[in-house]
Amino acid sequence: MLELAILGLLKEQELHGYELKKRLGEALGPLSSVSFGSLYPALNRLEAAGAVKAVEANPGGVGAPAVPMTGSLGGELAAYRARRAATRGSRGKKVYGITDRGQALFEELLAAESATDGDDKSFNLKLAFARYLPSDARLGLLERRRAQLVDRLARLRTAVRTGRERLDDYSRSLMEHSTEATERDISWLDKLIQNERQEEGRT
Amino acid sequence: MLELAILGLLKEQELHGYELKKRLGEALGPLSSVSFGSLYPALNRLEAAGAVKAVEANPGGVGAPAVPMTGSLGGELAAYRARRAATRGSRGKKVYGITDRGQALFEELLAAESATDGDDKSFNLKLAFARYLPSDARLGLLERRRAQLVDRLARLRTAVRTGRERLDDYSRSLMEHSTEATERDISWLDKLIQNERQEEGRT
DNA sequence: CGTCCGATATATCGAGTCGATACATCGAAG
DNA sequence: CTTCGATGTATCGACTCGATATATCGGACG
Repeated sequence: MLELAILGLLKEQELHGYELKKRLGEALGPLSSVSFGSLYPALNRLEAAGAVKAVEANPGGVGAPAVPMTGSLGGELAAYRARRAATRGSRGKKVYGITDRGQALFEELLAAESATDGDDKSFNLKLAFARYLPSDARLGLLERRRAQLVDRLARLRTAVRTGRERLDDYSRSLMEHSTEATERDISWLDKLIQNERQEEGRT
Repeated sequence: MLELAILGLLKEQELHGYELKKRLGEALGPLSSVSFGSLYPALNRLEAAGAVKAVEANPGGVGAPAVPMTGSLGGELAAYRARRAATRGSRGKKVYGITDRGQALFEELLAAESATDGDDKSFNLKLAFARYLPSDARLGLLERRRAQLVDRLARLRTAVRTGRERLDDYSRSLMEHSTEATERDISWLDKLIQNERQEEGRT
């Protein structure tokens, strides 16, 4: 679902890889950081699919600056530099923008009930872009999440009850803490769902 | 760190893959479930490293039962069945036990400060086996975790403060909820650390 | 002035995990 | 007797991760 995150950020602003990584760590919460080993391949996939494309970097001023370096470089290297210069700013930046296909893909990914839902990260990510969803789809997202947490809670309680003797103190404490955390998650979701219904009713 | 989980469970009881997966979902909390696509390769790695080995399945009674199926099968297939039968019970189960090398590997993995710490799953897993750690190592584990959460909390607060206007309602609510959850995690850890120090002082 | 260092920036690699899928056997329900 | 769901082992391709390589930029420091 990294594609969804990238497209969501590029919807708001053109960015290059490095900056994209920083935003992913901030805007989407420090929980979901991404490595370059995922990010760059993902950008290439999206570019190959025509969902994003490299835009002119370093657009204003400075025009065609500073190729000198050390006067002469080998022909090979110079040609390589020239090729890079076409879509890159002075610093070697590759700035990406979202295309119409990318917009469509974003909608699709956001609305889809992927197999990787149920994953905490996935839900948090989708919630961060929930403003792009129609109200009913948003409610569906919240309620699917709630159902997952209720299920998790049931399994946690079962595990605590079943293993009340076999579990050591550390595991038991962890389970109890997880149970409370899950209960709070559900309460929080209930609040969101309630808000959502009120908004809906008001329309 | 799946290896650690497997070895930890096999320490207590000999198990086969399918059962192992179920235990991982129960004993270690429903948060950390594992797929077969990870489990079986991991078992093969451990077996290749001599950390676990397949033990005699279906040990008592029934001796050499029920090969018939449908009277005759092709020589190829029969030979395959015979090979399997050596380390497998009637149902094709492959039961694994931990070796001395496995015990050593377990200690090593549990004590190591892996790069994949900081990951929530990793900590939960190690905590589940914390009873095998000496008291000081246990304290170190808890305090490293606490430091990570404090750091996460700081970044969460920064993100909320920085993006107070740019963040939409859903993201903001998620951040605030995450902040509270992290605060509770830290309080919980403080309780564990306090208990740990009391135990230590009592010895 | 140079030169060294840390932040910026892109990229690839191997290892590990995942969900999907295939295949086979067993027990029970119909 | 047959079908069906649970048990059970296994592999595949896609994806992510941490580590690492490479290069440029801006500023600190002598």
